[in-house]
Amino acid sequence: MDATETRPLTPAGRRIAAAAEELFYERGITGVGVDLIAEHSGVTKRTLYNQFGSKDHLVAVYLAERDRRWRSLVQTTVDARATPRDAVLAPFEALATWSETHTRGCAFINALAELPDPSHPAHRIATAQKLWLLDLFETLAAAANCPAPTPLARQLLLLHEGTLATQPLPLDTLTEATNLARTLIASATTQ
Amino acid sequence: MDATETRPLTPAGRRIAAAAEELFYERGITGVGVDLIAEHSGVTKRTLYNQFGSKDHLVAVYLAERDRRWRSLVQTTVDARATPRDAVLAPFEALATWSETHTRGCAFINALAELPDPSHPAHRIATAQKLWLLDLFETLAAAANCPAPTPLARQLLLLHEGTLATQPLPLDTLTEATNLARTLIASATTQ
DNA sequence: GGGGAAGTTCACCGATCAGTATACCTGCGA
DNA sequence: TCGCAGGTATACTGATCGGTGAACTTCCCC
Repeated sequence: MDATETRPLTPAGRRIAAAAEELFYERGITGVGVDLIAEHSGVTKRTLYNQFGSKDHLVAVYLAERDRRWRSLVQTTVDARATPRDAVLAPFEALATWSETHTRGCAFINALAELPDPSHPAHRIATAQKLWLLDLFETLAAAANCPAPTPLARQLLLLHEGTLATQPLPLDTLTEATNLARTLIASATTQ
Repeated sequence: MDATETRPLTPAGRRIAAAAEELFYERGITGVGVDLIAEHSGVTKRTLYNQFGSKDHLVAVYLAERDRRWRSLVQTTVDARATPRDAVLAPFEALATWSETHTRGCAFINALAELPDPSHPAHRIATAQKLWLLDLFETLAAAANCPAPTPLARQLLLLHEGTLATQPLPLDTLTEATNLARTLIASATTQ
């Protein structure tokens, strides 16, 4: 049913997925053909289709894998914080780490820009990713004794997505966002 | 020198530009071929190339025209505000109007996602558009007697871009962003 | 030693891509 | 009346697109 859970992948399948992840992110999904992915992973196009069936499925796998990695990084960062209040800010610290190696913005926003068809699996994955982060913010805020976690979570998500969207600009928006997030968290969790 | 100022356009040229604007925004730039644009504007492909020379140039015209319209709407909204402090919030009200008819996110962010080549004219136009808004926020903040207009402007830009980026989500992020923006403006322009 | 899964090789499909060539038509202003 | 700009019609290029068919090898496990 779910097109993204038919693993485990074969060795060739893993190389294909790795090449697809880099190429799709760096050059855009519609800008990268299956022939290029096959070539970059040292594999025949036939093997690619034996493993993934279609380009759309490969795109779904690319986004799902990226989602998995991002959530893992965030969760690790959250778990490393000493106090609940520090934990609310953790996703912004994770974003700092993430942005060092991912400078082409948010892969999910980019995917939605390229694939207008709402029935494409990319839409479901991208929406789920954002809502997961929103929910995490809310949970963390509640754990930090914030009396109104919902609006705070939405504000933090806005800052988070705004940071990613302004990445191409010659401004250090991440620092600005983190500072403002800290202030918002502090004033929303008065105790 | 500038590929976007060789107007005025002929009647056919205007129809082409109008069709390109709608199709590029709704279906993505790489997802729309020149044949489709020619067909939608009731024009021959030859005429399209006589008027615009290349698809890349047509893309640049599309973005430049969109930029022009957005700035015009924002400026009109700003001018209609009674007090300088209200004026700082005006771009968010303009965004509310704009979003009624443009539901596929920010055309400039989308264009950057689809066109990874930094030398493509789209990058210059998109960057200029964001920096223009940042500068406008700063100018408006200064006019509202904000002692530190630069950080406030960056915060407002973050909220603005975050709103656009979260547009596909089933949340009313615009209201949240506007409320927070109002609070930030109020507390940054104490007098 | 037999069988099946993984992968290769290579040729092929129809469609679409951006862009061009050539010849023709039409209306308007000098 | 001439010329020219704007536009049409149609056909074409070479490249690339996503995807398939069929036969072959290689290796591991029963």
